[in-house]
Amino acid sequence: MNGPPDGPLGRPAGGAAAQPRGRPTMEDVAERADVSRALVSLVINGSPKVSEQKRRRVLEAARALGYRPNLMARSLAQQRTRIIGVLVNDLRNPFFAEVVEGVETAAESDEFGIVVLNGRRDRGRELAAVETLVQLQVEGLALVGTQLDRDDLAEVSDIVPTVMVASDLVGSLDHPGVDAIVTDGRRGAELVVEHLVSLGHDRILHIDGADNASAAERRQGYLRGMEAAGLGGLADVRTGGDDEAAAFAVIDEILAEPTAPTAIFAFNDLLAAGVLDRLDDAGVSVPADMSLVGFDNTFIAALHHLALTTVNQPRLTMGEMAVAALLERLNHGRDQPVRHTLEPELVVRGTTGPPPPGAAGPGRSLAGARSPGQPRL
Amino acid sequence: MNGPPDGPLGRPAGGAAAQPRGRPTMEDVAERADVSRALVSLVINGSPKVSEQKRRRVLEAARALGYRPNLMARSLAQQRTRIIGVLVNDLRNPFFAEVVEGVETAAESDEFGIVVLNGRRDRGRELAAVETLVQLQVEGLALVGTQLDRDDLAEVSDIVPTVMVASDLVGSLDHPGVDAIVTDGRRGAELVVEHLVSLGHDRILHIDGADNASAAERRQGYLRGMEAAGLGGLADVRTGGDDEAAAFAVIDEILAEPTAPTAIFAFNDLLAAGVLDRLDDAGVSVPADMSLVGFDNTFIAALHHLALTTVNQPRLTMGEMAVAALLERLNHGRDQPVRHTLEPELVVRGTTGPPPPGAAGPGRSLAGARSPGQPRL
DNA sequence: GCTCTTGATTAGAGCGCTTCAACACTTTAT
DNA sequence: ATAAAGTGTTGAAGCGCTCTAATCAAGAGC
Repeated sequence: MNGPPDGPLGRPAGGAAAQPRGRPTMEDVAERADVSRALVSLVINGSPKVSEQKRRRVLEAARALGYRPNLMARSLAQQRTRIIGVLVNDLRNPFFAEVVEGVETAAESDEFGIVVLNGRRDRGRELAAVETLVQLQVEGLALVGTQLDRDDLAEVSDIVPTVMVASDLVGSLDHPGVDAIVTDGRRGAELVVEHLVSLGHDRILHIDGADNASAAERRQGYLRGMEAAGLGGLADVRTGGDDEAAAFAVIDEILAEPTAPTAIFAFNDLLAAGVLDRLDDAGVSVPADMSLVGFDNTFIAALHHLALTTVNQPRLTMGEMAVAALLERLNHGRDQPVRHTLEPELVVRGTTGPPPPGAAGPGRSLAGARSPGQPRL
Repeated sequence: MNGPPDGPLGRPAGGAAAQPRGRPTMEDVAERADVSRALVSLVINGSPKVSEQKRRRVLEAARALGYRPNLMARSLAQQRTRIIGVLVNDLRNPFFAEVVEGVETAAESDEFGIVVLNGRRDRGRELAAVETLVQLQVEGLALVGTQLDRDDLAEVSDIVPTVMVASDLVGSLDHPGVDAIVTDGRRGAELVVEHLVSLGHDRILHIDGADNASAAERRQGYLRGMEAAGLGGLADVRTGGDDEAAAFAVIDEILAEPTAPTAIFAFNDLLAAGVLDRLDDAGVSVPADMSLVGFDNTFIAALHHLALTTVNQPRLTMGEMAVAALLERLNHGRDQPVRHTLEPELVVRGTTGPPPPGAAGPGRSLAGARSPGQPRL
């Protein structure tokens, strides 16, 4: 049999036995091809200054041994990793998953790899993950929807170019190492309010994203929108969250109150889906009795059976822009922070309509209004 | 203003002044604490055989310099990475995202990190990703729903312990390096058929997952289930895919045919959601005119407005078991392949019901049956 | 003949870390 | 006293790779 020449530890080839611990190294390839280690390196990296003959010999040897370069060693020697670290707030949220795809696409075309870590909505985990990525020597850091604040990032961002995507740092402008790619959440929220107002709603309630990174902005936009419509007095914000479950308690609470809103603006699509479920349980029909709007325009919103009116964010583009921002720093040495704010877009579907007749004025209650299960449309 | 990592204190004398790229190394810490590099290493790794005094000195120096260990260098020296590589078929599918969470949870509690790569349904990308992970020197490889076949993995699996999750290798038994954690797709499909039959359906159609890794198994289960119910002659499989879009053409096709089924079993929830949408467009009401079943029990299925009858797979458990399998090989040197088959569970929701009256026998057509938009329930 | 080029190959010095053997120093047993 | 057995610390040899500068082999030029 052929096989790798035994190293110091002896690594018989082909046989079933053997320590699988010793993978073939460049040294092994060099020996087998009877050339120097340096030459092997040149061949592996596709250098043009290698004779065709040796190149063939080396490649042949590498193939025969099943040689695979050790990325750790390579990065160490090269002093660069060509890896972009991506930290995601929550991979289960399809919105973030798609932003990540954008990042990945762009990174790929620039010959960068990405490493994805999942924060799972836990700020402590996020912090730990950033640390891991930095230690991994990533060349850029993309934080997708994370809840980290300025202090968390102060140190990190002067070590490695950092970009926040889909969520922003309060006052990040002071921090020269942090870029931001966001959709204008304030504007998005305003669009929602404007839409609802134009349909005739006035008691519009907002269930916010609690401590989620984008929550404050959307809340602000909501409030501003209400003011602008002369409805400042009717503004009502409840604490929600960023998934379906968070909606339940709030909806129960709202429905138990004497004066119910005629429209609900939920922090995001996931939350809106939960709201929809709960309203359904309670027999409140959407949009006949209650209009509902989400945010993000995930594929869930597009499902005909939800047909959720929502606000679109260009996720893929955001991911791609994030990489572009990092590369500008990496390749062109930009050291001024940059912030790109993309325009949100209202997507009107089936969960919004005019308020129910007779809903004008105070005193309307929905408690126990109807039997459950009435669908919309 | 900002400047290179000049820190609270300048870098110790010796090197060139303030190289922007130079993060502090162990050497720097050693120098500042006036000890050897080896001692610093011991401190960083929490060795008990270091005097309290020096330990403090070292930690202080490390903090002052903002020292962070270089994982690449460490892994290289240590000859291990403590990283598990995870390759996912498609991160956008919430089912896979949750399996990954399971993997992550388990890995975390065993002090392993994970690196997630996204195959994005592209077999070529999957292949490349595996290669990357191997080169990254991951100590274990978890393939979640990938489409890779035995040949693709033959080489890799004797380099690094490999486990397939939620999809299986045809004949993986021959390959001693590959474990498998799967839900019995055949059984799951049978459950679906049994359920539909018990409701009175006979013309049950299956829209499969095309070349998706789990498609064959579920198809088989469907066929077997139909046979078992004495409906072998009515079995009808159409080529679908694994997302909403794949459903459209098939549904149009089916509805145009003279004999429509009374129930559809879709490859997974995403596909089922697409089917539901299209049926809706066509004015076919579910489950009144047509019953529908998905697979995976993703959160989408649970949304009340879909209320999709589906088959549950214990995703988190699957992820955790995958890590367990890898660790058995890693820590206890198991070298026999293992395959765990979990039991699927039928989750009955609102998309299945008895077939419409008068649907028995051939010749029924749904083409242009009704006006669109009729909701279920 | 000799030097100059040019091109292909290699020796060897790191990259930042771990780890093992060796080394001072105690402290304890004899 | 001396040997034996700890403690805490360090020097130095790698881990697998890259990359610069040096070496070597052939022509080309005169």
